[in-house]
Amino acid sequence: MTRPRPARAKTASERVRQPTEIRRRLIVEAARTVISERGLFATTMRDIAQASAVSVGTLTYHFTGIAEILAEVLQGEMDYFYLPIVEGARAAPDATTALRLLVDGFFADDERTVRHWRLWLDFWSLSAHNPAYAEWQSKAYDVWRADIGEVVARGLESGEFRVDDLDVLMTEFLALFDGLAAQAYLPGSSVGPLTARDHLHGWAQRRLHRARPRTRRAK
Amino acid sequence: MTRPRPARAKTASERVRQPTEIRRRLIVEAARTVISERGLFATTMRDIAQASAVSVGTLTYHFTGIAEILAEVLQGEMDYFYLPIVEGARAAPDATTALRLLVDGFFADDERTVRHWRLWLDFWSLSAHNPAYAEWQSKAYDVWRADIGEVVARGLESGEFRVDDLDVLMTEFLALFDGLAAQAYLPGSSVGPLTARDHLHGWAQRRLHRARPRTRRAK
Amino acid sequence: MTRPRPARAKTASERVRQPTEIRRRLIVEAARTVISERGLFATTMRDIAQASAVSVGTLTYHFTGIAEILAEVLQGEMDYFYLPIVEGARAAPDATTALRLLVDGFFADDERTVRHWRLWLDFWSLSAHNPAYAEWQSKAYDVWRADIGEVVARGLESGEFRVDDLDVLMTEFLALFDGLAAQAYLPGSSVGPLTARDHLHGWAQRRLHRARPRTRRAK
Amino acid sequence: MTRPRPARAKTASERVRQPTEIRRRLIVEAARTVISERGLFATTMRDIAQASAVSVGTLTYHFTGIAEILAEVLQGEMDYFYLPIVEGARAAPDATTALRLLVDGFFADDERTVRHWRLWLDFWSLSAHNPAYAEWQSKAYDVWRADIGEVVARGLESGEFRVDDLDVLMTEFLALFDGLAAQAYLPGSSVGPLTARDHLHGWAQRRLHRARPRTRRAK
DNA sequence: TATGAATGAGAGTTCATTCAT
DNA sequence: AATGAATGAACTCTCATTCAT
Repeated sequence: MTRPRPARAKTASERVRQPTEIRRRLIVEAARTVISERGLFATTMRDIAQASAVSVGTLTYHFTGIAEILAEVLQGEMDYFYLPIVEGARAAPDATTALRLLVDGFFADDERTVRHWRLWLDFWSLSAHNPAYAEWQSKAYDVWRADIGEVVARGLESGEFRVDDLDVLMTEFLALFDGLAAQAYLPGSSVGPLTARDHLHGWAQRRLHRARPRTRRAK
Repeated sequence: MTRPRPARAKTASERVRQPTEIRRRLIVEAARTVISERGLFATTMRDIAQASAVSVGTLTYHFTGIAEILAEVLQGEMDYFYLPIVEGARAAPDATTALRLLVDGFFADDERTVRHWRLWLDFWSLSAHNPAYAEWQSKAYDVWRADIGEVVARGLESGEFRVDDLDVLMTEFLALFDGLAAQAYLPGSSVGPLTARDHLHGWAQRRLHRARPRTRRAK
Repeated sequence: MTRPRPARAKTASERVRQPTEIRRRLIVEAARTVISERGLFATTMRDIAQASAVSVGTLTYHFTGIAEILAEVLQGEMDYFYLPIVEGARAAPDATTALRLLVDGFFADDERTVRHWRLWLDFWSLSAHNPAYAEWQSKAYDVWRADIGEVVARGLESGEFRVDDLDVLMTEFLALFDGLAAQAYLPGSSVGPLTARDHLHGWAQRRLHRARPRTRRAK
Repeated sequence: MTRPRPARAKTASERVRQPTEIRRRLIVEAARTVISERGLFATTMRDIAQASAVSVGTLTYHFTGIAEILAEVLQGEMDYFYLPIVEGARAAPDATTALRLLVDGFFADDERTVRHWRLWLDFWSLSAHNPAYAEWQSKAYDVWRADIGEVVARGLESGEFRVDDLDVLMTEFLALFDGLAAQAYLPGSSVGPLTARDHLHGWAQRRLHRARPRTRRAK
């Protein structure tokens, strides 16, 4: 009764023929939105087709199947969400700023960031039971660890940071990051993105920065 | 009323009859196993039936539907996995031991614990898009936070622990906990349960215990 | 969610063991009620069991299957609804009264009569596609025709009635009877049982009674 | 999104592709046939699929569900069976002919008419327990009553008919109509369509036509 | 006599995918 | 490039029936 009938009306602007690359990107974009809303496991081809304003057949014309769309969504998440933040950090004048940009970028409280984390949470669930995705995610984490490592190394070099045990610190940071994200972006949580951000800044202050405010004052 | 139904083909002589309560528990147990393996969203009634060694009809005889089985699995996770650990901690002679038991309990590297975390990860994904489960999970987190709080309070009272900002510390601990779990129990991870455990113990040493590491004091 | 769980509470009075005949009658009675409410094709064994306050197993202990329950319900309709009315008519002092009793009996506006006709309507539907029930119903109609015929014959003998073509009259009466019942007992109808009754009385006046009011007055 | 779906096994080269409107009509047509044979309550999606020579998936592709198919069957009964007869009557030169066409149309003894009445009988049963269908049927009866009324009015105007009490007459005619249909189209009946037709013509002669039977006047 | 655990076929419905147009 | 008709396997859930107790 609620399902739209096959022969649905479509505006002229929607009916435009697009080069494959454009159409693919439009579909992936729509898929990301609908997935983050409905959930990865509740999203169907029909949903994506409707959100993309194309037919289901068009989906399977441009993609080999639903798996490929998902892969593109994930890759797009790296290209259009993750990378810009990391590159912003890389362009920062110093490691302190770089780290701040990283934290603030991933813990923004706009819709795009909420979508990112919801998708990422679903992706954890997928990886937990699907080796192919687990491997992909493993690689993504290696990149993430390397990118963070780069910032820390820069801070050590410049003397902004000091670290006892780099490995311990990295693991702790990554864990804190994910754990806070889970708390901040799951619905009904008591901890919001801004609080999470503050926590991470506080943590960095205590664990990374050379001049530790408290110890100084204590002197 | 009128549609004829086929007669039973197979005699159920070798099939053991169980009282509802027993059968329900057996089914839930089997469901937990199959869910943790295949994933919550990929698990079907047929899967659960097969794992329980009963027919699909038996499933819907004892449960109102797949949703109730899932609910029981979740509740069972609280009753049979979560609670024993927390109660073990409660029975500990001191807060230091209690905290250690908590960490070691949740970061064991046996099959049961792996299952617990895989299920929990799926549950995050479910909650992210389903308000009813989000609320359930929210309550579970309140309980968890209260139980942790109890241990910390005990340590403060006994003088074992000292804390600057309790709220900050709690959020940090919870985040670290979840984040490490995600890292430790997702397949293909570089961080294992034992490493995660060490991290948490180290964290507690630095952030909770009165006697700060010697190296620092020595400065 | 709404379906009652197997282990439902039951009052002590309900748990009484009954001789087969008593139990069968109780079940058939309950079945008739639930069928007339829910409809023959929507009524399940569970429904009947619940209405009878016994288990489903008890149903199949006392009856060979759902078909037998239905057969008993139909037979019961003849024995406890149809027959009393017809016998009441037979005991009437004259044919005019007998006919009136027949009409008033079948077109009462109490709950029992509504149930009778709803059941009968379902039964038509069943007969239309099921030869076994068609035959049963065919026999029931023969009885009905004979019983009506008896009343008419009595009126002819006593001089109360006069008839041109008995066969035509009988068919017309039976058709009118069923057609009015369909109109009167189907929900949302404009014609109620009392109106139907009046129609039949009026029809009898015109078509059966010797002394026709109009013609007389016209004289 | 993640559950893999099997690939199509059979190439559909020999299967004719039809526009939705055509396919819908074909399915509804097939559904009507199978329903009238098997009965409304015994007809399944698989039955309809087989009768339509399409897959079950095709059914739910073109319709929202079995309820919509049923609704279309009913509507089609109005459009393709009821309306042509009524419009034929409307086009008749006089009311006498119009009435005759109505009676002969609804009491034909071809397969199509048998189907119509079997369906209608099932529909009574459905309406008796389902408010939505009861309302639909109620409206259908209003239309039917109005259409009959039109013919009678025409006869009164032209002087072909004369009527004492129009309301009584209408109810009687409708009841006779339905009652005779039940008798004529239920299997194993002693009254066939042709006899039913004669009855109605006789009834009209007695109750409607100006010129009353000679025999009576002769008295 | 009565129960209720267990069954399995079949119900309506969903869905990723195929393919002729 | 894009469509949408068509598929069939698999989904959850229903149900009359069997049978050990």
